[in-house]
Amino acid sequence: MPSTNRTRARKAGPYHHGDLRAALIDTAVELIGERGVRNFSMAEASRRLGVAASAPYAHFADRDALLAAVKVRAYDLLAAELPGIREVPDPAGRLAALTRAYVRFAASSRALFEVIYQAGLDKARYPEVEAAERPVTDFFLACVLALTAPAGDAGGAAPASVPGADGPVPDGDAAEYLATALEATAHGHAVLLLEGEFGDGPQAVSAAAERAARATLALVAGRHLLR
Amino acid sequence: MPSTNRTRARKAGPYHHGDLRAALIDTAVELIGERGVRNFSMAEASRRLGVAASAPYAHFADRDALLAAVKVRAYDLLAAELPGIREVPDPAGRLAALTRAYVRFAASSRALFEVIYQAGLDKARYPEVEAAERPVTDFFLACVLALTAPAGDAGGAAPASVPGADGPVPDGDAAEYLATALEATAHGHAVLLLEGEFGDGPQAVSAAAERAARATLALVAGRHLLR
DNA sequence: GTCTATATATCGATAGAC
DNA sequence: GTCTATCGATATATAGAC
Repeated sequence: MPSTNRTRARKAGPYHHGDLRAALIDTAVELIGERGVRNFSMAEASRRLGVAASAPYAHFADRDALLAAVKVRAYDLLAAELPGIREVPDPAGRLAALTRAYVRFAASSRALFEVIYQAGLDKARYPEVEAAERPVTDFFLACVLALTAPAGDAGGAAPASVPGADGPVPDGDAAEYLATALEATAHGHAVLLLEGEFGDGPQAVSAAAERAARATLALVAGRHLLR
Repeated sequence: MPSTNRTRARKAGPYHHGDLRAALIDTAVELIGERGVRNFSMAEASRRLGVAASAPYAHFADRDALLAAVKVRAYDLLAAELPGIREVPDPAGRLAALTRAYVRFAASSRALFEVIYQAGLDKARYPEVEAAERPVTDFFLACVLALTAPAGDAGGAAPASVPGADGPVPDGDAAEYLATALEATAHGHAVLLLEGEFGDGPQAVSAAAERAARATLALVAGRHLLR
């Protein structure tokens, strides 16, 4: 049974892992999935990997630094869904697909989702996290803008509004209102799903994702009511 | 070295608080507001109240029991908003008002909001929490039902007529779809507000509450798109 | 890069005195 | 109802050996 003994059977010396840094991230995801971010500890991760409690500190300055690395992985995984979504022809459909992917991501990678929203990391301290987040938010905002400024002046600098209109820059505000509502709705569905309000199992995930997508379309359709 | 005698100068006996149980709940809310549920500890609450670390255990079996009491207070406070909302004439307006109140509650009682969603209490162990939650959910569901089944029995009080509601009744499904979308949207806006995505200060709270209310109306208007 | 050993904390919870 | 005293567990993080 060499499987229990990871890679050492020959030397009796100190244990050398191939890539402790990567292994720590994996194990962190595991542990967070089992007991939540709040109960995640460096000590337990070390135990599970069979290394000394001090070993992680050779790779991560502290607990938060490890969590930041996990968070980067989370955004990378979510961003991997974008290419497929990009191929949906209309902007509203892309937003619905993005919402669907977001809800499914929350379910399939619960630990990563939890790290994104509950790790409580200091933003200023981990710029790499923000960089990893950017592709997702950029894509999202592009979809919303494509909806709220659909005609020829998509790239237009100054949307010189008609004096009779109700606001100085109606398109920009409209985009922001819609974006906020969509973000809140997608996130809300994901949270409700994780709390079990849709039941359990893959069919609950599908139901939540589908309903979130529908709600997205409903908000897009009624976006004139937002402000 | 008994030099640090706190507030007792008259009696040399053991310190008696007027109502330690209530004081513990207050202090828990305070501490959670400052450092989050996850960092709340019985020990620190005792310290802040100037009582022995063991004193709380005369009133609460353990840490979770205290958190459960806090959670009950949270629902009670939220439920205190209901009478005012009840006076809004139309169901959609009531739902918008409820959403507004929910978002404002999250901001004004951040600690209580956090306990509701992040305490991780065992539901079966604290039935009093579920009892405290009921008035709010009942009112919410009644509003939704008044919308989706507006014909005959709109005026009648519909408290817990069909708690399960997963039956084959078509209107019941429509109500459930709408209820889920509304809940997700309200909660999503509250979370985004607490994360600072609306900025800071009372004007950020108002903006978030107003947008959430608008999104509610948009979803109500487009509820035929849900499923 | 990992180990051993350790300093330092903080916590939950209990027993028994008053 | 509160106190003193205490046990046992667990955590973060550092220093120095190999």
